[in-house]
Amino acid sequence: MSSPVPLPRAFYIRTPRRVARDLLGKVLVRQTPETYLTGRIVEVEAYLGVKDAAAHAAAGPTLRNAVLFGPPGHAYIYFIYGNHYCLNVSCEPEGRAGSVLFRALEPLCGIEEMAQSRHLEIGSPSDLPKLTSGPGRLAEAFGITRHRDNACDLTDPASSLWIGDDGHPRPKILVTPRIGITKAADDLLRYLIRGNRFVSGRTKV
DNA sequence: ATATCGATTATCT
DNA sequence: GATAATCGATATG
Repeated sequence: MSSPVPLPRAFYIRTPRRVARDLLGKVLVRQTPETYLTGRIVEVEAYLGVKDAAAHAAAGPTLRNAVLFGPPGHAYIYFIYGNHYCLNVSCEPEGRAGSVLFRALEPLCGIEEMAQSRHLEIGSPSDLPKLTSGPGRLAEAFGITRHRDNACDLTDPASSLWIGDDGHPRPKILVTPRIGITKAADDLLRYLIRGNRFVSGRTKV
């Protein structure tokens, strides 16, 4: 396993479906002078922009969702249910609002610090998924907030949050309906690594 | 094992 | 004033 290399802007100038599929197996990095956290991306969802009833962009641009309409490769972070932050990356050329939601990571570096951020004690390996399995959980584990990280450039390793490729082999992928939405709930837009134990939600199929 | 429910607030109608 | 791309706790089989 080598150290991650940032994914270029061009990676994100594609449809959310393609970006979502290709993000599986890549690495999310939180890097500051004090901190180095990494996690493998094991579950994501594609949101298709204004034509997607389930997307935050569906009603057109607002102050909240402005990043979705901006240049690709940037972090769109929203606050939900009075409790949780969730991370997206903007896709497609500027002006189109497609994005990919990060739903689960496999913790790699900085597990102890993630546990602190999550206010959890890790007693056994079976506790690890509680760190980063779920969009709100992974955001908390990585200290992601709207105030701190919204509109951050995820292609720039000088950002404290970025996405890289560490040469991990291309995973086997499973596609299912998205989770937690009421509109357009049947579309197959959730992508996950088959058999990965850090994937969120139920393990049906 | 699955089901239901309360928490808590930014954002939009 | 209603809603929400969630989580964790509680209840029940």
